Amino acid sequence: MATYSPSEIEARWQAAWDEAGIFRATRTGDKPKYYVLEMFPYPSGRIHMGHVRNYTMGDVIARYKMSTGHNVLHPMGWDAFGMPAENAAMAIGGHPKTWTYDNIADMRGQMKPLGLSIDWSREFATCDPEYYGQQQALFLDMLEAGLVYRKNAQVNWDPVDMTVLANEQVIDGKGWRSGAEVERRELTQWFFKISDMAGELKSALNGLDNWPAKVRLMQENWIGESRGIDIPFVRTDGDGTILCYSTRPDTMRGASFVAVSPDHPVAKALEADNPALAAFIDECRKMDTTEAAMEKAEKKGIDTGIRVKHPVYPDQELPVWIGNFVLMDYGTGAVFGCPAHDQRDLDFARKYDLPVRNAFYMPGQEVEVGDEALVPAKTEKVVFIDHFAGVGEVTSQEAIDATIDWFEEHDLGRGQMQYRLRDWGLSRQRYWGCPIPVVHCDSCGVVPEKKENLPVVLPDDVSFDIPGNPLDRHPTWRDVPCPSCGAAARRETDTMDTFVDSSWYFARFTAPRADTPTVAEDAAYWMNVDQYIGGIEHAILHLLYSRFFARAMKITGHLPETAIEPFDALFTQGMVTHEIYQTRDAKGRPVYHLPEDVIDGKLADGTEVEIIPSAKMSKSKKNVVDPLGIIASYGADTARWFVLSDSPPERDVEWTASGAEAAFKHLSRVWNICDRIGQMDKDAPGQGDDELLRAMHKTIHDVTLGVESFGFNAAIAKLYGFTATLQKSRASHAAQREAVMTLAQLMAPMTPHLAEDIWAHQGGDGLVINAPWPVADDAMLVSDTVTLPIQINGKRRGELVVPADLDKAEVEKRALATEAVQKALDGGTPKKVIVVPGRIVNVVV
RNA sequence: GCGGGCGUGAUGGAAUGGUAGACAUAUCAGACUUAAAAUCUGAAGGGCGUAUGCCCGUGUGGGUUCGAGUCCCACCGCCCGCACCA
Repeated sequence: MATYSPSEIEARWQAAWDEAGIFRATRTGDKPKYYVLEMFPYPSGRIHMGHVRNYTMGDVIARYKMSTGHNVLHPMGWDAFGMPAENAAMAIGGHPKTWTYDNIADMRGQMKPLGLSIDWSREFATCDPEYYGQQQALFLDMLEAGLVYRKNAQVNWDPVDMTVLANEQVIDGKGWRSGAEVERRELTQWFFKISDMAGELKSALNGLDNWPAKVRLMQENWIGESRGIDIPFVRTDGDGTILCYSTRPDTMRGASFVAVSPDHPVAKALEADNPALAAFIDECRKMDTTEAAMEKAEKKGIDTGIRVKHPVYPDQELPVWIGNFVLMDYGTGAVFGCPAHDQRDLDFARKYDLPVRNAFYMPGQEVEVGDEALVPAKTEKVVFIDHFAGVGEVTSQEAIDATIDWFEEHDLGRGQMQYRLRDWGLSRQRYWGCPIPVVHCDSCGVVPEKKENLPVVLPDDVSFDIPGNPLDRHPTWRDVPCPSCGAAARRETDTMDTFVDSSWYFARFTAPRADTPTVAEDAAYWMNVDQYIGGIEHAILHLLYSRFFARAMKITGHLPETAIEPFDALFTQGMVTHEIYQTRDAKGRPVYHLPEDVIDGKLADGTEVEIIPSAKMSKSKKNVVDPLGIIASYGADTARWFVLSDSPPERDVEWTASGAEAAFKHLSRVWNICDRIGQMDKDAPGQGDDELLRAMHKTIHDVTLGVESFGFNAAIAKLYGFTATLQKSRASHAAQREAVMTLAQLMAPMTPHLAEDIWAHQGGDGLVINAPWPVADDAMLVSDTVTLPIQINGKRRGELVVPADLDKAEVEKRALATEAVQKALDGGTPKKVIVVPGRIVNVVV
């Protein structure tokens, strides 16, 4: 008897699909289009199980949609710019370009055996000049439309390596290579005006019904809308005002100090002739710039000596401090502190001996604040002392509105809608990225490159043996004539954040070879992405930036109005995890071992390993399983089947050797069933045809529902069940053949090669991927009788078999007549009887 | 610190507010075999019991409901994100 041989089957069917060219997408009018996209990979050089899971999910959707009569676009590309290529160049030599393109070739070669339904003719990498040149054109259009501007911003500066560091390159406040204390330094950088669209980006989230609620919530919180007020505080030295932003003007009475950011103009003005203050500001500049670090850091400050008047009680003077906790980027970079109603302000006030005054009390408890700030929920009613915040018991929410109105009436401040969302800084002081296409000219200033000169191509002759950006020290590339006046000028040597590359690639896939960023007809036809699939780690930045770009591309005429929300449906999948195997070396340090080196909890030399619970697969912990190895021993279908089978797709899935083997055994079983049916006498009569076909239609129904709702694991469980039914079936050849061919169709999105083989083996017409998806016959789904569980007081006490269409009253009558209910009633009458037709009967006694 | 998520047998997990533990792994038993592997059949949340059955059970404590793994509140634990990683 022949056996299941995936390597032979898979190569054969991949060749057949290639030859038929069925994955090549072209615009047609006779079918509805469907665009399915998985987040494109960074070409690290090796595919991992996370990729397999991500692309398999997309492939299931793509193949299912093909079978249900859609014109499917399913492209693939490479997010190819970024630091790892430069790091590799520095660590092992070589050129980022060579490294990247070699990796792409390797990964493409590793991906193809998976049998994905990808239109490879549309493939591109973001580091192709054809791609980033169009990105430069987009940038120039956005510049013209006022969507890009320059301003000063902070960066992490490594004083030894003389280079800008990414947050991830800063470890405990030190540069990862040099170990030097990292400083903050100010550079003039390019920004996208995403904050202008904050309100719109937030309100449009409501329309994204097919996005996970948690992603919408995360974006909403990230954008962070709050209504507050800008209040000018008049300086007693006659030197103008300091504008403070507050979301809690109702606590105005308790204001006891003003704090400005170390980067605030007031702080900067004092720095020159106040050494103590300069030292403090210097210390602040050494702080980690991440939000998490800022929040955790101890709150410190220094008195500037400047005094301002309280805007409502001008006879009160408030000191102006510089606080390390005040962010220059949020609001006005200056706040007033109200220690009584903010724990952080209270800690600060106690530390520096500043006054604490209540703005309100809890009703009936007129006590001044001690060590704990009085911070009731904004919806709780309190008693305000100030007249402008409200009289009697009001909530803080009401008081805030009343206060803003009062301040506006008396011309003391202006209400402001403030967003947490900051503008998107896109400048990177690195080589391996898309060059920003502008030229700096001494007489003309910042001059956009002419479009006919695009792409501004990265020079190849660079080296990474000297710290810093190679573009900065590349005179023949850097020094160019001004596009405007022709005088000697310099190119911008900063490149773009790689998030820019990934913010519009989905649109480029609709016309990947065009000599404009997009083509109107193609974009109109293929956009939007009907189903986008990727990791939850991109829930905020990548998706928000893409939403911004889609709007910017609409404004600049590169996308239609209908595409400003580019992803109709989003699915965020979980990670692939694995146990970690650890031993200790002589010094007690952990040593990790690859799964293939561990057999029955032991190494080859017999050493027991400690098993640490599953975690995300990572090279450093060595808990990785190489997809290529799995494909070599079990085939791609097994790998695909397993990553879909065990866990719901949005959650993590644990890779286990036994699970992978079980998947392989199951596919072998299906193949053997097909083989057995193929050898049956074609006219063989049998018994149980009806049961088998009913089970088949139930399975069609359940699997279809599962695939459509991303319930792949549940769909697979149903397929296991149906396979067992088929295996035991004694039905006629005709019924069994129909059953196994339907099984093949239902499995085709997940295990496409095996499905094609079964289909062909049973003499199916053409390719299974071109066969229409089976439809469940409703008549075969309903049975004549149903078994209803009977509950007494919510606990299951028996069951009742009744005709499916029996009316409620009769069901109730029969339920009450059952032995279990009679026993429970003990001659009495039930308090209440609930009959849920087709589901349950509950008797309350 | 802020924001988000998760918590169910030995394990991964299933369950439109309606029979908790589908399906799979590991385990045990049986069939086949000289034997093993492979394959097939079956058992199985915990406790008591010969059994019909009864009690307990979805992180902890409350609440809503005829009925809660599911909804609400509080707590505990774990995981993820925090703007220059992709």
